[in-house]
Amino acid sequence: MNTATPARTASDENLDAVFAALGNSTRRALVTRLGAGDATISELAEPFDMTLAAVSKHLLVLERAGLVVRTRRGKARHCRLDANAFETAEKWLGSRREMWESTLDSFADYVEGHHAEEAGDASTT
Amino acid sequence: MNTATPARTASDENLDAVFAALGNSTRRALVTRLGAGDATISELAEPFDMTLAAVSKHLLVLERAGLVVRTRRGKARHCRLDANAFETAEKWLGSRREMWESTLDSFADYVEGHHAEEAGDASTT
DNA sequence: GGTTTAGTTAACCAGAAGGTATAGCATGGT
DNA sequence: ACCATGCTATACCTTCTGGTTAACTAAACC
Repeated sequence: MNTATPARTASDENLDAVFAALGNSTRRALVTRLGAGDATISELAEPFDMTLAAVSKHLLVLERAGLVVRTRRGKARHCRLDANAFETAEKWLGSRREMWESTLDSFADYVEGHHAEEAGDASTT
Repeated sequence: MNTATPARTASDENLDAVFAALGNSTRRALVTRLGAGDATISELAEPFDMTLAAVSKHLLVLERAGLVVRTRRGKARHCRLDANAFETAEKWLGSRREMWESTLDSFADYVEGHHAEEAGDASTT
């Protein structure tokens, strides 16, 4: 009966990457740091108690999630934040919240007993 | 000199849990489903091509992240979304974006040399 | 040309994540 | 009392993560 499994879309995979990337405090710290301005890998690695290679891998994860762009600049490598991926995540969260709130609203309407003439009762959305 | 590693706070751990929980499309689908209204584990598991135990574990992850509340209701178990954890995530994203945009603005100010009274500039499309 | 600097790549490791199957434990229905 | 229902727990397997070290590449500098 259930060979369903809602079909992973491309945007699903992107959300996977974005949220998973942010699900690590080292990477969030890197993002925070980059929010204050671009930096090289060494600069980014400096405050952390781990090897440069480890930080480099974290940056790779962020890059694959579309959160960070790395560009070559001489022998150094320049890292910059990319806002698009953040928007993807924020949009997802926002739309869930909207959905959730509208459900709560329609429930409140139902409980209170008046007819919610705007938009019907949305319970089948 | 870097025994630093910015000190993981409690809210760090919570963000870890929240973002990591959302970094999985099955769990996001569960969240989406719950956004439309409360449900039991079986109801939630039905559209997925995996065992009930697997879905139960996913719900445990969501619960530990504070995204979902499970309460016993007879022999069934009632699942409901909890908005607080979402707010945590949204706030984090929002504050990063603010920080980032203000950095961009000051950079733009620096580059343009005049005070950018419109703030238009469209680079953040 | 040789060496330092900046970073990546590869091999490896321990532990966590995501799944399975199966057994167990309440609760509800008859 | 019994059995079905609706989960949870345990054991197990495989793959992914997060980290290490060590070797490598590429640009900069003397």
